[in-house]
Amino acid sequence: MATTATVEVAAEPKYWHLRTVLVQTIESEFTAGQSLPNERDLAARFGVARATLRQALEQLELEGRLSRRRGAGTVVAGPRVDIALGTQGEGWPGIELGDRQLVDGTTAAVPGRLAAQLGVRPRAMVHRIRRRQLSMRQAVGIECLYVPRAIVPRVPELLGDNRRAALVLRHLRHHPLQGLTRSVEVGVAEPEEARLLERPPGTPVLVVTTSYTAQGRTAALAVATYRADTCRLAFGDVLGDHGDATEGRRGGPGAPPVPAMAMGTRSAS
Amino acid sequence: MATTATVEVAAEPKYWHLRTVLVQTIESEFTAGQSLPNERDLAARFGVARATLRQALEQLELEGRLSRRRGAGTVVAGPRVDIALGTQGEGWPGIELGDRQLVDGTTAAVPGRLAAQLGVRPRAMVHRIRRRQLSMRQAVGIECLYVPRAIVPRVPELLGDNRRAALVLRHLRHHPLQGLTRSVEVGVAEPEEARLLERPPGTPVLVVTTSYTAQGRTAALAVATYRADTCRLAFGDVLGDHGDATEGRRGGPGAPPVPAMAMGTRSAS
DNA sequence: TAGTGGTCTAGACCACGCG
DNA sequence: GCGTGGTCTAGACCACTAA
Repeated sequence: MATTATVEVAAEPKYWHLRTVLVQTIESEFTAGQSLPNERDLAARFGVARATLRQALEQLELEGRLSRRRGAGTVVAGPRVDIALGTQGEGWPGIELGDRQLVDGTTAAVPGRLAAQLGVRPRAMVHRIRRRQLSMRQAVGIECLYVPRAIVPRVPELLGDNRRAALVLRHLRHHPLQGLTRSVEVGVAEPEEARLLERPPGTPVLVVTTSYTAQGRTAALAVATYRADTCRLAFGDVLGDHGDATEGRRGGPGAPPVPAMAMGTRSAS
Repeated sequence: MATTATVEVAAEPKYWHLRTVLVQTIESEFTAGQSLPNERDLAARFGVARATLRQALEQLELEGRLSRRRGAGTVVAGPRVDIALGTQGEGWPGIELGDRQLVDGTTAAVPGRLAAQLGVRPRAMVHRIRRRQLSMRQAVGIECLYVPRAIVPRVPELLGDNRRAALVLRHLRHHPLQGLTRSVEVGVAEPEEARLLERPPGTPVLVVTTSYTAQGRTAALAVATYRADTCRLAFGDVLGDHGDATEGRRGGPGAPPVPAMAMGTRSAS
């Protein structure tokens, strides 16, 4: 009743318009790390239902512009974390690399869905090593390496996760790596993953599947899931037709060079 | 009051449980292309509000298991479309490749946000060539190539999109490609993109940014957005330490690995 | 025109974090 | 304990597709 006068070409959904306004506001009046007002206040301020406001916030979060935490609040996010994906297997042979941290190492039946990709029978035994990718004390990804027992036969049952993982990787190193195939797609985090990533179940993630080939067969399969809101996958220099290897960039394993921009994208100054 | 003696660790949200049930149902009783009951019926059947059901459906769609269209209905999706990303620039020098279709070719001021990445001044002029990636008559991605006029000076103003694009690409071919840098992240489709992809605004997309280097400077920048629900990015064989080059791309790339499964994804049978 | 998914509302309660 | 975001409900209307 209030507004019968305006014609409202509308066409654009309310949540999208809201998103646009919020983007402008964030970029002009906020800096990374700053807190936004709470959802109820924001909804009231813009004259929309909370659900509609949340639809806009969800998109901003998926874009990596906001970070929301239950109980805490909504803060403006910094630039995305670069996850360096190279051609050497991200140091798989060699756990504790850079900001990565071992989660566990087990041996169990292959998770059905991966049997074909690993080139093993449906219920074959495989070693599984999981590690966590950290950034600013925050888990941003879970990396999971599967190795068929046909490749690395067995490791003592009683060893701790750390020793088991190290052992499997050491054995794996004896297989000369021929090459790898890789795919990237979007998925949703299952409850356990979500817990490790400190996000609600169903959180969108980037799923990177890498298949390592040695001696003509699949020696290992890595399935890594990264928080879609906070991560960007960065691929190293790839050569063109016949260029010379300039190499260089993004080589350092410990701390990926993060190309200068540091805090360029957002942040006032 | 310890009234609950049971472990009760989970407290899984309803939408997630719903998702799980739906996944099982879909995998056991449906095949690609089949229609699901409408949302109101499904919600009633599972005894939840429609909004809750929709939350589950949204996730299934993001995973690529369902495909929803306004006015039509919800159908079980076939396997994801493999988007082959190689080291040759996806045939950029050479438009109409595979299932790709030219959208338009223009010359205008650089979109601000890309100036730095292109290595040009804020309002410098750049050529822009857009093409559409199709699959089963359906647009699944929009690929956009930016070329600074410092690299390809000018093309006649009056030419049609097709001629302009061809001209820019032919000029570009004279610059020997040294290498490329690439990143992948998640974003949301802006209204125009969304329209081209036949999706509502804000649809999640995979954003692939590729920077082409020639003679020590950025010769071109490609920004491609693919529907996150229907696409998987497939990277060609990448060599490890010292493997032999099996290569093979260019051969029969029209149909990447696509493991035999699923007859015609959709369309009656 | 009938039926579908897409948007939006105005509530309610819950689970978590922090002081 | 209080404030936050997360979940859920039961409606309503709109925009689109297809018969």
